[in-house]
Amino acid sequence: MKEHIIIEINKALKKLYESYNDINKINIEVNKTTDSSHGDLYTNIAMRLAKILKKNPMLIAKEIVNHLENIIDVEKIDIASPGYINFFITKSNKFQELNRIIKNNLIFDKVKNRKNIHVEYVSANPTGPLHIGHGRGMIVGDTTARFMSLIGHNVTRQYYVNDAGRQIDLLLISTILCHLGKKDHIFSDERDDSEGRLVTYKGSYVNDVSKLIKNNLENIDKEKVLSLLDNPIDELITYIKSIDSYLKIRKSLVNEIIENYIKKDLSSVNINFDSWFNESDLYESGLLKTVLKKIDDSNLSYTMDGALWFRNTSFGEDKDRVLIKSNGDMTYFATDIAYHVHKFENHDILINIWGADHHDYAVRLTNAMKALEYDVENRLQIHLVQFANLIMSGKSISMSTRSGDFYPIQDLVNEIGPDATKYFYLTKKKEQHLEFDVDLAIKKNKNNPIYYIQYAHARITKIINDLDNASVEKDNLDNLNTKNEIELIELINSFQNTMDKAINMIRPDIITNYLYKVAQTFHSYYAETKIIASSTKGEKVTLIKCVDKIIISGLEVLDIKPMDRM
RNA sequence: GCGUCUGUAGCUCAGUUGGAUAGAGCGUUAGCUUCCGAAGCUAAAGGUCAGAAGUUCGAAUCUUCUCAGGCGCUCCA
Repeated sequence: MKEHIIIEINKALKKLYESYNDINKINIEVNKTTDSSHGDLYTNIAMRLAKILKKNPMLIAKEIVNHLENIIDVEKIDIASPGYINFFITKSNKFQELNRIIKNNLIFDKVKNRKNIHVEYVSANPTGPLHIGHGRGMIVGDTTARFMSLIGHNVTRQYYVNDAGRQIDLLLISTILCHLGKKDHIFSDERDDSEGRLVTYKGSYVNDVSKLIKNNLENIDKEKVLSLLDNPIDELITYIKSIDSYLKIRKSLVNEIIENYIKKDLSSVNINFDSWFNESDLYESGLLKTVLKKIDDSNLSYTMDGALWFRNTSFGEDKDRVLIKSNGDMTYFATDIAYHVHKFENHDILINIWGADHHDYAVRLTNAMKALEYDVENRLQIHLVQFANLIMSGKSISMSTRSGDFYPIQDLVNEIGPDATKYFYLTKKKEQHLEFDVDLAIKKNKNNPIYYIQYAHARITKIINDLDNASVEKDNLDNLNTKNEIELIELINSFQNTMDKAINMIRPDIITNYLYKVAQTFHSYYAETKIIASSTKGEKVTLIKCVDKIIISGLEVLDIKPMDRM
């Protein structure tokens, strides 16, 4: 409809102002009005032309309207100060959309070029259960992957498992402490840093994990470990790494964490990864070595103080970064570069969903991949998701897997259910810092907006079930005239555009807000109208069936199950 | 200090590539059940869109500066 009007305006402009050169450059905009008394669509073209033509915009608007030919499905055109041209669309045009939605399944604009898209999200260190600090990235990432899939791409969802870094050694040490009954032991250098942070893991789950890998831990020399407890922690780590079965023990540890905690946490909100990629594979496959050699060959790195450095400053960054530490260990930066080489070689487009604390790192990695001559502009997207600030008992709390002081995602899901959990995280833009009051979410679950939407569906379902189909006369949609009916029809008309926009922009919040609005209008309608008792129930039922279809489809896109009963 | 995200009602957040009178939920206040589910509906109160300047027919939206907050600036993970 918009396109149609734009074409007609263009024709009129050509007739009227052909002599002005700049006319062709002007982009004609036709948009939805915010107030239905202004019609359905409007254009600001007259105001934009005012400067070029040096004329009063009201006059220009009149000239344009006078030169417009009859446009199909436009029943009235108004001019409003200071120069708006407003179009009123016929009802029959709006009914077409209603009929289309009710007859067809939801169809998204499929992309022309189907791509292999790799989406990496969560990728939390496998050192314990997932907590609500991870929740937002989980849900946003999974939704992003689903959106890409809906518009026709071939999507791989991958969890990158950091199973080879220092944090795994620290977790291993922590399980050994449990195994030896020294759970609360703190190493002499543990609180030396300015933050006074813990380095070992103190959560209660660590004890359970130590039991799971008990057989492996028993191969470790207890006396040796005990003798090292009073030394700096690195001496113990060095010893552990020297044990023959070190890699085997480490692997079993990571495996138990993933199988017993992470996978269960993810499945509680119905998230299933297509693939799990281990950081350690980068070492084993030799890819890491190959990539480092390529970096060296391209003169992108240099050695200083016994460490290997990447030339980040060549790309406008403030300092160079270490790839290989002087003790021979790889930094995350090094393994991440290799991991991304692997992704670039196997996929067309890479999407990373990262926490906002990685924003600097995103620049660093993007520059590195660019230096390796990958087309980062077109093939790499890094989406930064802002942190959710969590409030419990009126106090802001920090999530720390290490201290064991965290609120597991499982607990939240058990309290409010997977759908409310998803809805909460999706209802705000990912760039927005958000406050999550845990007490409120649990206590007020009946006031949760998701139930409001679900309730609309439940009410419609009840009506449809109660309805004696034989009594429904053939409908005449022209009978839908009340304020709420008209508003519902407007919402129905904007459904397809809303979905397309939300999916293309990866903005699930647009869908949650839209569905809320639909539910709100329906509830208002429901309260004022007794549908089954109405003499025009045929058209009313058609209308609410369409509304129901929209709610079901919208929720489906967000992977939320509609509830027929509540 | 540098970088980055954010600042809209008491609280949590929307606000369409710059458009017409600033929008919801929660909370507060006042109402609504002989009738499809009250997990609902109706209404009221509540705003210096952080502040200032600029751009123009027109700014919550764009530019610059200032203020406030989150995050990042390890041979950390």
